[in-house]
Amino acid sequence: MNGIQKDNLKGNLATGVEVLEHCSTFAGLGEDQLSEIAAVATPHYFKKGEFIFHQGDLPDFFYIVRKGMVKTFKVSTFGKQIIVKIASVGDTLNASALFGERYFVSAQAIDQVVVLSLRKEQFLSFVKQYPRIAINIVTILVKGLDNEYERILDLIGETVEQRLCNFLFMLSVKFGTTLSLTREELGDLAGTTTETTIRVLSRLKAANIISSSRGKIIILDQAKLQALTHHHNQK
Amino acid sequence: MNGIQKDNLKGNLATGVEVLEHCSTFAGLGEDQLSEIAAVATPHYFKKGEFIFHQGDLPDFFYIVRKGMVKTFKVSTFGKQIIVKIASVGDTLNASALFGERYFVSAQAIDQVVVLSLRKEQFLSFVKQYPRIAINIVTILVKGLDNEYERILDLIGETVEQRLCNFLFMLSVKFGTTLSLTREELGDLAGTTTETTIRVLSRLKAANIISSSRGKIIILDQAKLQALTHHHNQK
DNA sequence: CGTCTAATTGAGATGTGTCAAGCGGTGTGG
DNA sequence: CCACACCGCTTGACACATCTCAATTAGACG
Repeated sequence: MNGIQKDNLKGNLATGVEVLEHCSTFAGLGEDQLSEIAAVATPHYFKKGEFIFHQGDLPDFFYIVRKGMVKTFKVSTFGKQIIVKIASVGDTLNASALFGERYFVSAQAIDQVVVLSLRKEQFLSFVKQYPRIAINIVTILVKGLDNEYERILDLIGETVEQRLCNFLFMLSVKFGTTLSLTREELGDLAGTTTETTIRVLSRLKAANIISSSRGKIIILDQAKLQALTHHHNQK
Repeated sequence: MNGIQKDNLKGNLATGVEVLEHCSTFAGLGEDQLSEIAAVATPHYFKKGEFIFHQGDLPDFFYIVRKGMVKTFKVSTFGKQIIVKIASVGDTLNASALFGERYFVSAQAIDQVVVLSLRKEQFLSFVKQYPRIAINIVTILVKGLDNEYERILDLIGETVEQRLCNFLFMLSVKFGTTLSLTREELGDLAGTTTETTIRVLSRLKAANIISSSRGKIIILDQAKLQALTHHHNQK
């Protein structure tokens, strides 16, 4: 409790260099350059469920997650939605958006969240000053693109169960074996409905691979989960 | 006949400035900068079906389509494939790949194709020299990413018929009403099977919206096609 | 303690994929 | 120049994974 509150003090966040260090956007920059950036980064606080920005808004800020989890997602005109990314400490929410017209995703806090923000102009001036940042962003974008193609291939070639297992495993690698996600969110990641997600999770639970409670999924047997991952539908 | 052959002469291609002008990668560059680039761009010729590069290869060149159509596609480990893009004059095949480790798509000539190529190092030195190119690339990547998210939303939310109509309309806007595509290629674009594609096309043919022959689809009634496009499945 | 949201389970409908078979045009090699 | 082989196209029958709709239960939070 105490630790968390202390961690939230502005005094602590101002020295955000250690966050920026692990942020791929700023990879390759020196200590002094990072602290130059950290010096002008201001923290913003969000409660669970609050939006950091909305799809369609004009981009004003550049954001990095300082604490907590943020989901970025996109909704279609007829209600369906996909989660684009689950971001945690050091991830940027919208490096790319600053080069586009509008945000094409929304960002929402999954739990208590602190983000560091830079005004758009300020961020862009850093980019101009340190071209390395531009290169990093391109690299991130390229990886992201490839990622989405993989996702499309999964979407057309793998079963829902496969996809869910893939995402569960991937998430457990990134976030550990306790995942704070609702069934709906997991479904939105894998591109399926809440009901189908639940049915698959029930099967995994029956096989003692996971356990779960409200808003929480716990991976009990990561090895078995990995065995279910990827490419088992080749006949 | 004669015109085409004349067009293929090297003498003509060397002055590729008018191609580069319409290439978004080089948007905003001056006439002299373009001709500086054009001067070192060398043409390569490909017959229908030939590969320009393969998924997984190390990127050596930067390519721009000078003539003809090229499809870039990605195949999954279990045989499914998606067409990422149908590129035509002025489109780049792999601006992004030069910042990644490997090509993550393959590029194959759909008909007689001429591409302009720059050695990787040469292209990167231009990028360094003219940062505008880097910005253009980021912009292209961002649009591409957003595009893929839209595609995913379509994939999970729209019917195959919807998706095929969307793609047909989109293609007719870009390439005109005569499309040189096989059913298989169209299916790979929309993320469905050849058979299902054929069934949908048969329906469109019965409604006098399209006509078709081997390797060719002709849009007869673009207005009616547009009416079928997007968002008609809201109940 | 009541309300609201998440999770769960069931039953039913159906869009699409899969497999299989046949047709027709095109180009190539003898 | 003809014939054969190949490739793209087409159609049918069938299976089934997944979505949809609906009703119920359980947990959290004020």
